[in-house]
Amino acid sequence: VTNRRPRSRRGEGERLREEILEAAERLLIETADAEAVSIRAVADAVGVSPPSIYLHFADKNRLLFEVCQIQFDELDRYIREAGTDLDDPVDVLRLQGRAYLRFGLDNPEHYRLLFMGRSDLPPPDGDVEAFLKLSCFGRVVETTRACIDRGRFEQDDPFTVAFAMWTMVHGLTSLLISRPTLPWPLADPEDVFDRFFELFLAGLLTH
Amino acid sequence: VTNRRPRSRRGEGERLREEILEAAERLLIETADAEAVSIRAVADAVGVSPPSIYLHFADKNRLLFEVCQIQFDELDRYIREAGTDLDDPVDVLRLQGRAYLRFGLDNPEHYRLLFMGRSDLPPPDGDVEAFLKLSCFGRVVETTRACIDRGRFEQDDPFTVAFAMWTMVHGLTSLLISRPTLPWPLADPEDVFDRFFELFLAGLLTH
DNA sequence: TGTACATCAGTGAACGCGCGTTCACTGATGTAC
DNA sequence: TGTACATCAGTGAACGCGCGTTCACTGATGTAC
Repeated sequence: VTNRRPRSRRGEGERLREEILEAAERLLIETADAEAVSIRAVADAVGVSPPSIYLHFADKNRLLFEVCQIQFDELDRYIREAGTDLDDPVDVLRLQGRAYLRFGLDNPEHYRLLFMGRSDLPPPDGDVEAFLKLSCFGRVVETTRACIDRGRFEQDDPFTVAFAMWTMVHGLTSLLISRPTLPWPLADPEDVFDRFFELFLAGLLTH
Repeated sequence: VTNRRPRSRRGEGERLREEILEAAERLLIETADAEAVSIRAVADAVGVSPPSIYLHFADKNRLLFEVCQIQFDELDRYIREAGTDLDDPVDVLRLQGRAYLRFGLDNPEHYRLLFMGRSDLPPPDGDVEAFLKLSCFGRVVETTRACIDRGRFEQDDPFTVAFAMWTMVHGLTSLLISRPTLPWPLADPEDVFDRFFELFLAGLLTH
């Protein structure tokens, strides 16, 4: 039991809710271990008793779910701000991919929670879909569509191409998180991404 | 406590070791949950008391590590048997990729343990590297080298190309395991792989 | 202005659970003499 | 052939731990009269 948190004033009970969410995120970052984010650990980090959590969240899953929502927003921010000043949509796509990778490496445990955990834990499948369709993944699809519309890509289905891109970047990100010491062909993860992205763009076959 | 296992005859103490490993693998498959593989659950599945595990394994990590070794062998078998009857190394590469994906979907929790878990749990990083270099990944590198040698690929570094391939297939496999209900562009995972593989071969840019 | 009271923002103690691991032991079985 | 004994293949009970969750409660604070 660390520092005791002073009780909120009347009418400000919702402040604890925010503090709980912040503490849960902080714990994920500091401990780098999703297992360490327990009701009791969060309560302790906030300076409050475990039952207090239940004043604001129905159960542990619900708490983790809301942490996920915040992290999806954060991921979206990374991608939204990538390549806004560039003209060529192919360059934008590259920077969006890099931004995705950077988000994962900056927040490995959050990334685990969002995309590598068991599907019966948060986030529920439906929400991953919704988030992907409506925000960050939607942006990648739009960038891909721009690549096609401007005649830079020889394909006709932006959704499938964007999905393939995502699969590749997710593979890279998740492997770097799970097995950081693999003998990667280049030392800097972003350089590895660039190299793979070039391969993906140019293809392998002789022309 | 389920069925009591009869005590081994003298000199046959090593049989329990095998039964423990088999039970641990079976538990991973049946429960589809690596968390469910506890010393006590394994002991119960074998029909033996928990301390008996320690007659054959130093601790829980050591047990899981040996399960990993067996699974790496199994993965290698999937890949070794893929495309042995085909001439074109590009086709072999495709079948090796499919085999990798099939292994993951056939054994999702084993796959999690091998490639998606925390790196301070088994398998230790060094072992993933060793296994990848010496067995299954080595085969993919060799196939890629054959593609280059026969003039099918325009690249010159089989290691990097194989790594990129692996990254893509791992991305697909791990996403299918973690988020099976995503709106994949095709219903059959192997069809998705084929589609992405074609994209990867042909590239995206206009020529 | 004073006071009874409802409400708000929590708390303390306990529930039952499963976990990894340790320790002293037991009882059957093969072997040496 | 008989028997003492070492060894083998385990067992039973317990350790301390952290977990999610529930329940009855408390004490400060604002408000109605």
